[in-house]
Amino acid sequence: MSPATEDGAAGEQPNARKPVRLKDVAAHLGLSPTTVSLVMNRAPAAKSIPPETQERVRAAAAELGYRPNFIARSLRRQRTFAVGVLLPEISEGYAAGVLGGIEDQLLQEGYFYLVAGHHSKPDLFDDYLQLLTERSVEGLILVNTPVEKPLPLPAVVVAGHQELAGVTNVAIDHQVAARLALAHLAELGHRRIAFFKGHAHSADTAARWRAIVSAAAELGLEIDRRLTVQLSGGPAGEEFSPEEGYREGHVFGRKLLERGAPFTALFAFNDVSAIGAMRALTESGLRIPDEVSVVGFDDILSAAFQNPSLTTVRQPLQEMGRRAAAELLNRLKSAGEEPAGPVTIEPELVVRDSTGPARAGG
Amino acid sequence: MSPATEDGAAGEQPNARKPVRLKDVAAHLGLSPTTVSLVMNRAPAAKSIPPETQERVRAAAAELGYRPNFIARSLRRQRTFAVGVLLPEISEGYAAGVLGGIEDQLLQEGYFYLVAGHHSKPDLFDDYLQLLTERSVEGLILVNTPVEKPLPLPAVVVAGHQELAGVTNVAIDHQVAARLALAHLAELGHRRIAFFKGHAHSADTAARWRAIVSAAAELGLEIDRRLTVQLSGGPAGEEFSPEEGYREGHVFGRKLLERGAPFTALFAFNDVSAIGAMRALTESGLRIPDEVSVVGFDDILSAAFQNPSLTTVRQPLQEMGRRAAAELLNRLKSAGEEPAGPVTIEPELVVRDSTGPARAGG
DNA sequence: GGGTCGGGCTAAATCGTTTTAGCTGCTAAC
DNA sequence: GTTAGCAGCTAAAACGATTTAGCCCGACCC
Repeated sequence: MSPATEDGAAGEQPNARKPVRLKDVAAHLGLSPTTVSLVMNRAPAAKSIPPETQERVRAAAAELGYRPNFIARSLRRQRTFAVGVLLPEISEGYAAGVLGGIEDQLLQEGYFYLVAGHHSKPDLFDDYLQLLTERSVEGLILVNTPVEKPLPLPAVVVAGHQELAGVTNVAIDHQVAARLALAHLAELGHRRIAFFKGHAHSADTAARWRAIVSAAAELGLEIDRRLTVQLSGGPAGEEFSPEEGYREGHVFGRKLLERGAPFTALFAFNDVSAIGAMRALTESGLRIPDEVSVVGFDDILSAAFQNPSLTTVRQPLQEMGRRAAAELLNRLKSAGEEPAGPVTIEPELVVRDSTGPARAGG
Repeated sequence: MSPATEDGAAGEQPNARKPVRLKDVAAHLGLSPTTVSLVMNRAPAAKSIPPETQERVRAAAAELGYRPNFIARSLRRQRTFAVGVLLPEISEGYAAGVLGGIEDQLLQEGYFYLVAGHHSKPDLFDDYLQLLTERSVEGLILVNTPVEKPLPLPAVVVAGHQELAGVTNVAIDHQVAARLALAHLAELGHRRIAFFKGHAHSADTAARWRAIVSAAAELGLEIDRRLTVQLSGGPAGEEFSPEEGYREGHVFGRKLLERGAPFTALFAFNDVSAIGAMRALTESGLRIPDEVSVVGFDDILSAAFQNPSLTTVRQPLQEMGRRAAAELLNRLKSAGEEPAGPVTIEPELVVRDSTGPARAGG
């Protein structure tokens, strides 16, 4: 390598200088690395170092642009300030929303996170779990991911309904959600309400349906089996394809009509199927909300942009993410303590234009 | 601590055992750590270690469940196999899509990534850039994030239009995009086409508008200034609020109508504003696509669920993410080489129900 | 029979920190 | 006049790997 190429070689990263190490700062000051470390970390042991020296150290560090190497520090302290996040896939709305909340909370507390999308394949899940532990994440957050085996690290599961030792569940309060939606419909005079039940393998299906049944009972509403259809979902993983959910909503909307039993309202399992159903209903000449009211679930972005805009139960995804992260950090701080009980999040009813008074005699 | 609490203390993490280190494996075999390391890494120097011993080592590692500590390894090799991703915010559709692609590609190649959302605040951006470099990420991917200063690491920018030393740009081919949309409209007989221009501070605005102007010229279409409106966007960062974009589309759709100049088609800056505009047009009694055709841009999820469903130019977000990641890894492998030129991605026209033949005499 | 070579391993340095256990010299206390 | 204590520092041992530089032994060559 000729001297001529030594500076400013083609393709060399601009602005990239050899980093300054603790040792360099120490040498520059004629002090030991120990002293510099103690000062920089404001360690208790630094109390015997005179303020004047401390100032000298900090000044030198600033001047030289010293930045501690996180890797080395992690190794020595056995703390990475990183957590692992496992989810089906990032670009799906639910996960992205929750992840946004997780991110907020974690970064605020000085943590980073590593994400892996397992695409609902159990072996991929296992692989990534392995890789994450190798990278010494301190805890795990699972989003919309069923978990069977006990986990090797403190974990928080969002939208999980298993009770497992060592995992904290964060989930929406389905009781409240069902009550909000049904009370809204009941107030508008609806008595004959159709339902979409979720796919059998979706984490929320069972819990939500139980909540609906109990809320209906509370409100004196009868559930007509001819008016409930179960979304089928196809092979595992496909519930995350919106097109699929939409088509299903469409198909099941027609199915509902074909059954001939009269209804004035539909409470769908989620917004996507609600939107599909709205289309089916409209195509059959039914006007929304004049002849049928529709309530969705989730409040995805499209919900507000529908025509008519969709009344729905909002899951505060970001908040769920934030709570999950906060809960995990809590447990990391108080290592060894019994994890707190499950966290339930309050849903919110967003009334828009797809619901209205039941038509007379409905 | 009494002996009684030593095993199975309440709140202890199930399934968490003290990890096995390289040293343990070596001791168990009566070999040196060096040997074990050489074997496990299939290092060239291991060629002088007889296959039999190699087998013994691997067997022992498997038996003891040895998993190398990634932190220690990173420190020694000065490689973290991690890259940093900076984006405005995760839960926004564009970023989530791109991130999905980045994730796919990186995990496949054995990399992880750290994400930080800077919420379009320059000082947050700087902070996170700092933190990421402290954590020794090997490169950066910036999504929808303008960059002025040179970066301290190899970087790839998605949807950036600055030419900067050391950064590779990945962007959609606006020329093709404009041609696709306009040719489609021209074929349907549209001559008087209205346009929404993007917000002044959005990365894609200028490039896309230039492409539209040139494609229009190519196709012999005239651009009427009375038929072009610029979305205003409000304070920085708000372009990421879909409600905002939607409202704007609505407002500007009306504005267009008020101007009185006749038009038979609208090419919006993005889907969100297109959807807002569709609403405004419909409310004014114009039928889509019979009286006005509308073309969006992006192909967000809602686009397919609109009524009528929206014809739009799809940006293959996932692919853009994948390409960005692939490009970065490429540069990491061939360190010191001149980065390859910018990568342009082919958009795709998705024809749905919001476009149709121009009404006679339009 | 001395020298070289290659096979089969290992000791020790290294990565950049933190942390433990002192060391030195001074003052205060008994 | 020891001794204890404190202020102000530092040497060296971690953390768990990788990597460089050899060591020892037997075979082969001339």
